Amino acid sequence: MTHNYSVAEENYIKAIYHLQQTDGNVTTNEVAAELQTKAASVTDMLKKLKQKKILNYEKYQGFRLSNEGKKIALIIVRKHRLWEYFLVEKLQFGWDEVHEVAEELEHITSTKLIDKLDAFLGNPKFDPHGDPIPDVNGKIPSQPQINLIDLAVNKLAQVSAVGSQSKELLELLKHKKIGIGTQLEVKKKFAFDNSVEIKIAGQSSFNISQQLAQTLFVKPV
Amino acid sequence: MTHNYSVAEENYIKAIYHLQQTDGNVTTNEVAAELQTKAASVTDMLKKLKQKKILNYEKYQGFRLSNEGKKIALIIVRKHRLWEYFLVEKLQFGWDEVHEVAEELEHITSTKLIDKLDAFLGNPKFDPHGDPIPDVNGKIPSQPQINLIDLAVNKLAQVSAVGSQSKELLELLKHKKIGIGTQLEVKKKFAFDNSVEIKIAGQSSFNISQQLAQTLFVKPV
DNA sequence: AAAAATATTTAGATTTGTCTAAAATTATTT
DNA sequence: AAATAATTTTAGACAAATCTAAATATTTTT
Repeated sequence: MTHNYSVAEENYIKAIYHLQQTDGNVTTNEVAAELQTKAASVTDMLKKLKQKKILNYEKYQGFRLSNEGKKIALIIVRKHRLWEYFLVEKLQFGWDEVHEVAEELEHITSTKLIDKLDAFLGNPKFDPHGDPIPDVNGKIPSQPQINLIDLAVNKLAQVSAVGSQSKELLELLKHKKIGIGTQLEVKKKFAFDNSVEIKIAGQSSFNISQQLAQTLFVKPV
Repeated sequence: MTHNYSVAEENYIKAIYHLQQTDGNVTTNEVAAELQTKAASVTDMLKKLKQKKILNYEKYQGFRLSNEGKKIALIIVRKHRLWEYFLVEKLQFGWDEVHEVAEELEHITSTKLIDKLDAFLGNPKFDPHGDPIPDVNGKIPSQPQINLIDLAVNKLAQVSAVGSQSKELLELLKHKKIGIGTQLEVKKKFAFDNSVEIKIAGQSSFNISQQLAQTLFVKPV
């Protein structure tokens, strides 16, 4: 057995991992918001994780995962994304409905299971949302992708990742018929509200908001 | 969501289901032994399950599952056996190493997941141990199998199920090269100790104990 | 640099599932 | 049918994970 943490602990580790990817230092309130719990509960768990050497944490100071913590986080992320891949590619789930199920499956402990699943799936490098899948050693394949808002005008590119898995975002993308792999180009950028006009082959151009453009990642093709 | 019971509750429901298959009424001590816990803990849980109308239970009297309880048990058994089938047929696990993993997977809640998994696997009727897999409605396919100890002499038959999944049994079966699907016939029965001599094609005959013969189920071929 | 606002931690409770030790009930012997 | 043994339940405690309300720190505003 690689490690032995409770589901609650694993959820905290994963949440902190994701938050520190963008933020640098993570705060109690951020974690509380992410896990839909109260700040007091977070403090309790932080103490426990600190004691287990998962965290570098000083009262009131903010915190980050230790190297050990990062290792554990990567194992959980690996499981989550492999299960998402399985659900979409083998069980025909829609890519926008796999997140909750994978949240449960990622806590199954067997290492043998996840490595055999990886092999069965053909060692995929990216999950259905375009996010990279860490390998057995926790190494993350690099992804030469840029933010849609930074894509040059008239350069054809392919959607490779989405910045969030919120219901709201996935609903919007479904409506606009944008998914991982969708090819598009930026036709115009509007300085007023930073919205961009995009064109998908076979459809007429339409505008998307700055918020949406910043949540989409693309790879030039 | 079909139901909403904790992992602990589900484990009790499943244990009671299996015990009442043979026993009729189930006792506190039996459940404690099955779940490797203490009788006092069982009593506590029985009260809770009674209150939730999962059990017909009167103090000191023994108990059985209500119809509702049986329904839930069948859902859990269905999940367990479908996952075992998946692990063996798709992920190439040995049939003697899937039990523990399936014990975890059976508690994943999504109904959609299990139904899609069922379809992906081709709606199998029996798991790798030869046990029947309940369908979506909880119906169990019937299995015209008999105990090896009751098999007539010189009748060719095929091993279709094992009566337990204990490590000890599986180790013995591996050593004797007996598995689900193995074809064999009984050559002689010894009244002294009720042992039986069996013959597997391509091997010389050997003796197996009454205990073992009673744990193996076969189908005439 | 105080005051006000915000963030974090502590203190004390609650729920779930477990335990030990003692009491109550049922079953088995003599 | 008493006495003894075994089983089951109760009573009280504990650990994990959460919560509310109050106290303490930090940050921001004036």
